[in-house]
Amino acid sequence: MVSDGVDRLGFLIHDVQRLMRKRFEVRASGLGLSSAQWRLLVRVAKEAGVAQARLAELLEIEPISVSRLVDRMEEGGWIERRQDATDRRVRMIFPTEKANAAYADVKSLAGEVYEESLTGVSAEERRVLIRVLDTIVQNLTDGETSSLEKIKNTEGAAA
Amino acid sequence: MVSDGVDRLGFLIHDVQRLMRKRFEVRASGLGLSSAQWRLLVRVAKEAGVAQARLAELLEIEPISVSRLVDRMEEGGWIERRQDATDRRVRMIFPTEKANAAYADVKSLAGEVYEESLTGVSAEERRVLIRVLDTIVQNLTDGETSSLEKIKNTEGAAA
DNA sequence: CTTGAATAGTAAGCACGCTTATTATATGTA
DNA sequence: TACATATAATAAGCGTGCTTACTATTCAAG
Repeated sequence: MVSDGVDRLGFLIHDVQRLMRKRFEVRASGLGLSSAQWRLLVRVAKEAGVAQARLAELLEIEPISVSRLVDRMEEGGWIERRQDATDRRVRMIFPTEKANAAYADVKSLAGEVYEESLTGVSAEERRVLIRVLDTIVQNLTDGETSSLEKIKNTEGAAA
Repeated sequence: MVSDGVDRLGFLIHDVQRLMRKRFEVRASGLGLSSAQWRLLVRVAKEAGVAQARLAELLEIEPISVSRLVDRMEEGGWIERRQDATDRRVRMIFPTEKANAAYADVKSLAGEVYEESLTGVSAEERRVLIRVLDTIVQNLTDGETSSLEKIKNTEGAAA
C-alpha cells in the first residue's frame, strides 16, 4: 500500500512544477515574461479591464501579490492601469499591444513544453493524469481554505 | 486533441503544488517547519553529516539557497553545522534531537495530506499518476539542464 | 614551494508568494 | 446627513528560490 509511490507524491509534484516552470522560463526569457506574469497575462487577455481584486480571485493569489506583479508588468509595458470612472478605488487592467502580439507565441510555447513533458505518455494516461489532477484540486479546495471557497462561488464568468 | 485538457497541464500542476504545500504548511505550522525545511530535513535525517554542497545537489537547489535555509533552520534548532576536520571549507549538517523527534510526526502528517488529496482516486489511477509524473520528471531532466544530469550521475548513495 | 584553477560557503540584490497594517473610497444605516 | 463598516489598492517586511560576485581553502602543475 505504500509501495505504490504515493508517499513520494509531494516531492514528485514539487519537482514536476519546478521543472516545467524552469523550462518555460528558459524558452520565454527572450520575451521577458516570467511564468507568473504569463499566468496573469492570460487572464487579462481574456478579460480586458478586469479589476485587480478580481484578478487576485481568478489567479488565487493575494491582492498585494497582484499589485506588485502588475507594477513590474506595467514597467515592462505588458499591461496598463486605468481608473474606473464610477469607482475611484478600482484600477482596471488592460493588455498593451505588445502583450496581444506576444500572446499567441507564448501560448504555443507553453504547448511545446507540455508536449515535451508528456513524451511517451499515451492518450489514455494523459486523460487519467488530467482527471486525477482535477480531482486533487477539488479535494484540496473543499473546506479548510475559506478564501478559495469564496472564489468558486463567484467564478461563473471565468474561462 | 486539445480537448483532453493537456493545455491546462501547467496551470493544474501549479495549482496542485500550491494547494498541497499550503495544506501541509497549515498542518505543520504548529511545529514551525515550512515545506522547504521539511524537504531538507528528510535528506539530513537520512544522511547525517552531509555537506551543504551535496545537499544542494540532492535538493536540486542552488548552494546559496541551502545556505540561507540552513541559517534559519539552525536558528530554529532543527539542524547544526559542524566543521569538517579534514577540509575546513566544508560545513557538515546534522539533525538535532528536536528534528529526530519530529521526523515521524511530520512524515505521517505528509501521508495524511496525500490521502486527502487522493480521496476518490482508485488504486489503478494512483499508479498511473505516479508513473506519469515520474515520466515527466525524466523527460524534463534529459538535456537542456546540465546541473541536473550531474546529480543523476553522482546520486547512488541517496534514498 | 608557489602559483593558478577548482570547490565550499556566503553576501547582495531581485522575483514572487505570504501576513499584517494603512489609506482612500463606497455603502448602509441611524 | 453622519458615522460605522466594507472594499480596493498599496506599504512594509519575511521566506524561498534565483543570478552574480566574493572569500577561504584545497589541489594540481610546474
